[in-house]
Amino acid sequence: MPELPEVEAVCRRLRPAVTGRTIVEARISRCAAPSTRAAVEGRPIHGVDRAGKHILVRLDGGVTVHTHLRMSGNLFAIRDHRFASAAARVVFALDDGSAMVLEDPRALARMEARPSEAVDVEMAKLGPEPLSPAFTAAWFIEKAKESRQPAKLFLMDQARVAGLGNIYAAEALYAARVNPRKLMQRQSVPKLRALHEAIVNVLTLAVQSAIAAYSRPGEFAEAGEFPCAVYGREGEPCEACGRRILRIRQGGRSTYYCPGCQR
DNA sequence: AACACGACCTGGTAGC
DNA sequence: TGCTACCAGGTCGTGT
Repeated sequence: MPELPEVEAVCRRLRPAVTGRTIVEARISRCAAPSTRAAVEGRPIHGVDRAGKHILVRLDGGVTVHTHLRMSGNLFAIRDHRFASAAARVVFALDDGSAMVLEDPRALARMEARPSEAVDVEMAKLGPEPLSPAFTAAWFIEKAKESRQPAKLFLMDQARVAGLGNIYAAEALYAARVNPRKLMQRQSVPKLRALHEAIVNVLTLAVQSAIAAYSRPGEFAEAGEFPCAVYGREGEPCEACGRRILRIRQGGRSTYYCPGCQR
């Protein structure tokens, strides 16, 4: 499920709730190796970072709990560790009686405690954070011109732009009027500039939407708060030109786009 | 290098 | 109601 905006919202809510607390007990049913327990018990939490769609809970002693929510995972704090739902895959009981909980109905999420250095080396392989100054139009255009990938697959590649997923890639392509199948190399520079700008704009708005959707505790940030123009709208008329939104298959995933606007 | 596809998992929903 | 088929925000490994 979660793309960068939802993961950012998860981190912002989690950070104040768990920072400074100590993990007193870890209960693991799935999604994390049983050995994780010994690696985290007794360790204080000193921060929560995000890299792309990855959540990094920093513990004392150079240990990082690296979590990826994949399709349906959610990570949040609850007031009382005894109230963790039956759907919880991992519960870290904290020293004030609260808990950090990983839920995931599909159990595709992954959590692992590892040396921070090793985790950081892995995160360094991701592309720049699209909402940071490192994500410049010049850099984006340079990488695009080197790539023969279709635009949609390029945007989904975490080594190119960290954190874009199926929904916001489609929305950014629509906003920039870029055809998802057209090869990056063959896009004009103005189109690439527009796409770069669209990525930043879409993600900025989506972060705000995800944070708003996360206002209630335990709530899962759905992209539903974000006004999707094409994603999930197969067969509906494009709000700009009236042509019907199409759904095609790319890289095994659905891509939604407007055949009128995105040429 | 680039792409397709299956695997990993469960739950929701559309259609019959 | 019950069954089937397909869909889902992600990533990895394998094969062409």
